[in-house]
Amino acid sequence: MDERTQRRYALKAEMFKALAHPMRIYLLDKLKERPWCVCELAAEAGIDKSVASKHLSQLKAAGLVDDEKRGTLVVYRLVAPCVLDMAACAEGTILENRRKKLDVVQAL
Amino acid sequence: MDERTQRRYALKAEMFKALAHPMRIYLLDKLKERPWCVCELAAEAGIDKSVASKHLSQLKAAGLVDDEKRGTLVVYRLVAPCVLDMAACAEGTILENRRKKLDVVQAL
DNA sequence: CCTCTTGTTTCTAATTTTGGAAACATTGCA
DNA sequence: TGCAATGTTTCCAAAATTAGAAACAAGAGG
Repeated sequence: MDERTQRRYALKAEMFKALAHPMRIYLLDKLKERPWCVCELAAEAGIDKSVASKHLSQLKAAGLVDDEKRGTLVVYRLVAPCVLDMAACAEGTILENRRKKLDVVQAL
Repeated sequence: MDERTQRRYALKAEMFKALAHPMRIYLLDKLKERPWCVCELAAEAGIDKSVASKHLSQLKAAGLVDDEKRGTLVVYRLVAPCVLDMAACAEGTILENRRKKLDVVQAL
């Protein structure tokens, strides 16, 4: 595998890594409703603002969200269009496969 | 957030975690072509068979691939329909956002 | 200027993930 | 039965991730 191809796989993995945490998916779900500032999200999620800030920073680095300063607030908003479909697909796939496995077990 | 909702987010995160590694995305890409046995994939990827086995095991646990024994071989095949679209979406989204950022930088 | 609010960064400890080697299990075949 | 090939599991050390506390930065308003 050449270096360029390797970078492409690393790039894709980076995006999935950004989604590989329950809290970050929760935050994306909230940002789907409307833009939120960090303090609001932290309170809503029941986590420390530094933790929320770091999660949001990861999502931003992956290009999934963007932020904008408004006075002392930093407002985050969703920018990636297909992310939520991906999350829905993820859940659907897992549940579907689990059901299939259960069917197999029951058929034995 | 109630416990059930929390489990749903954890479930989604589990799936993304399975995708959050360059090698595993590479393996999925190979399995998109056709079913492969572990030794073939390990040789193709240039990694130890135990490492390949463990990566494939993670993908199977996430319901993304399935395996079948054929003599001494274990053949893995792709089962999740939307995974590859997700990977393509991931790459597209990242590249698009990077381009946007570059445009912003150039516009300054 | 001082203080409060909001966010980010830094530091640390705990947890998780990873790769490689070795041991082990299973199957096919001479 | 003995042996080779294939996969999985186990063990270990290195690397990465995470949460929380504390320090730090930036702006708003008196």
